[in-house]
Amino acid sequence: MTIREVAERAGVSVATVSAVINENKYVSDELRSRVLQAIRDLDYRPNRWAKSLATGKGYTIAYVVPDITNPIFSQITKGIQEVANGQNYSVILCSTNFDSPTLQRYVDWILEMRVDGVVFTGSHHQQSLDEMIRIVKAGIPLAAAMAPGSAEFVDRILINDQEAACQAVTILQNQGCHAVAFLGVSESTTSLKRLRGYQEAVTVYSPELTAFGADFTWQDGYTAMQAILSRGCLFDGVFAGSDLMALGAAAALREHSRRIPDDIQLMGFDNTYAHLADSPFQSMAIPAFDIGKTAADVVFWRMNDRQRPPTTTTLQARLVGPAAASRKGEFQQQ
Amino acid sequence: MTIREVAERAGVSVATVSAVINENKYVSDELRSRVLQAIRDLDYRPNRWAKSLATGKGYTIAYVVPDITNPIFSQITKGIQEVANGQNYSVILCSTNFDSPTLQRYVDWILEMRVDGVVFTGSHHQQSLDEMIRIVKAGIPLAAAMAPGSAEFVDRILINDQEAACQAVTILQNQGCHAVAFLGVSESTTSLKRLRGYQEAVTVYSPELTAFGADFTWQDGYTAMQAILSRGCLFDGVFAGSDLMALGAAAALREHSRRIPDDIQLMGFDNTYAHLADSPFQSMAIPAFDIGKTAADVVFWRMNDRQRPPTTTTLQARLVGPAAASRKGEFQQQ
DNA sequence: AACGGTTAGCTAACCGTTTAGCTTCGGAGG
DNA sequence: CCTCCGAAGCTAAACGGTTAGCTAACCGTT
Repeated sequence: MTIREVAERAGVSVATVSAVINENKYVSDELRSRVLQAIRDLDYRPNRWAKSLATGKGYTIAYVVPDITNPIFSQITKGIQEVANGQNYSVILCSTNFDSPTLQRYVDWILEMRVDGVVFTGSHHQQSLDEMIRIVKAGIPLAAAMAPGSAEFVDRILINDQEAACQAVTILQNQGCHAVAFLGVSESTTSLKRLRGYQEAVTVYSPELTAFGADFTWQDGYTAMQAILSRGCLFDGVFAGSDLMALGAAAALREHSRRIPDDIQLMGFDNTYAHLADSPFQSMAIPAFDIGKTAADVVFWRMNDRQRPPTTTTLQARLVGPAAASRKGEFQQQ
Repeated sequence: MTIREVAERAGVSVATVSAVINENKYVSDELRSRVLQAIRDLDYRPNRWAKSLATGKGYTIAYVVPDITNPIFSQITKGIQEVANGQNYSVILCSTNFDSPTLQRYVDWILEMRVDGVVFTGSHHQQSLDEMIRIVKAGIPLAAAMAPGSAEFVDRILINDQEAACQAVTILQNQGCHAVAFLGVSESTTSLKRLRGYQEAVTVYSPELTAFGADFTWQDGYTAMQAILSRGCLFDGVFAGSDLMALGAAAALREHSRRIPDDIQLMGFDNTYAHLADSPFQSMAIPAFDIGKTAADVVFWRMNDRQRPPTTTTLQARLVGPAAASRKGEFQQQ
């Protein structure tokens, strides 16, 4: 069970056993094999807590996420896991459910548990930023993925929201759209960037073709679309802030007997649901898995070099069309 | 930083500080407040590793899951987190991506990390069972949620698949359906149970109204539905193995100009996507969050009583109709 | 033969808690 | 006044690793 028993059985000292396990010092082949044999005989596994206590490393990184149920975030999780596991680290999950006290409790934990690093995906609230600062101040490497952190003091992983939005609208225009509507979310910096991209793409910007909800939900998309429809202005394309909003918008359009894609071209964002709609629409896919991988990479970099100035990595969203979209649902059950 | 510094500053012994922190022994109000003040002054946080080493408890449970991306599983995760956090435990995530070597590596870890408990949601492969056995044999409390573990040696949390399927079909019949088709998955014990429930509900069982895919995906639903349609038999209701399959089926039906719900009543399972469809359909909702909560509860029970015979808890799936289904998408982004 | 350098391996201190068991003190009962 | 008891607090030994620093053996020089 303990390293001492292994040492005894192999007839060596604990230091030698430790050296064999960690492969860091010269041990003669003779002793090494005796030690390995003893380890096998006893089915010995080093005690992680003792090791952590002695070395000061916990081999653990935390992932702070508003809602693990969101497909984007759960894909990010996978990316983080992939690189963390590759380094023999485990990932502990902190899903805050957009709840401030919960977030605060998690950060307390993170500080107490002496986690080695943190990947942080936050909402656009101020509090997220404050909590990130607490973590950084405690000297724990942190990567902010798709998080507000406009700051220069944390490593960030972003996507090219503005550019991607511009591309999306341009694509719609190339497909023949003359007037593209924009469905966004007020108070979201992400949505704001996309609005800028939209404005960049349209030659004249008419505010009555834009509407904003409180969040990226079906309901918000539905309501925003209704709002634009009720204004009676003409449009033949819609760029929605998320696929869920696009689905909501589609429902509103259907109620007004506008057909997709015949009457209206629809473009979503994040490519989570686009291919599941009755009339599949286009969507800008967020490289969520890569975001997770990159964020974890960044955390490990910083673990090895705490001095390096903060970096910002920007990943590209890319178009997924109804044709390109795989119809093989990715979800399995049982 | 350490308990000794706190003790020194408060002018007491380390044992007293420990007693104050853990509230387990009598300490006079006088000393208690001095200690608490010192803790606040120094922003002291006990070292988890040292604590774990001394107590033999890690305050950690692991969640083994085939695919965190699956909405059902990510909701289970939330349930686990809720109760684990309530007990001051953290959850470490092990998403295996249906990959055997990955699963094996995770189990090795779990054994090495001396996790206090495990919630296991597995696929229907034999290997899942083997790995569960390894964990149980190591004496680690384990709850199998929606996992095959037909065994009597692990605590299980299941849903009433057969009964729920029977109910679902009966509901369709009560809504006027005379012939209900069944879309299942071959080699899935879950699907098999539902088939039994289906057979229980229909008075005469005609195999040509059933079709099976390889998994619970959109594509499988689509293909299975096509198969039944191509047989030319009459039906006015469809019971699908998952909401994704139902969406696939809906697409197939649409291609054959069958309208939902006018011509065909559609019933899904798991209630993950039902409310997002163009023609929302009914679905049997799996109480995923409660499954997670219950599984975690069971793990904690067993941590406190290793002798108790294994239990099986069965939770009920319940109908969610298009009317009842909330149109407020639950997913948010950024 | 004496010496220094190198190397394999060992001893023991340390990481920061918990906790059994001991001391001290004050008050109640005889 | 003495005894006994319980409460409050302390001391020191674990828990199971890592690792600095020491020892002993071996080998090539001079």
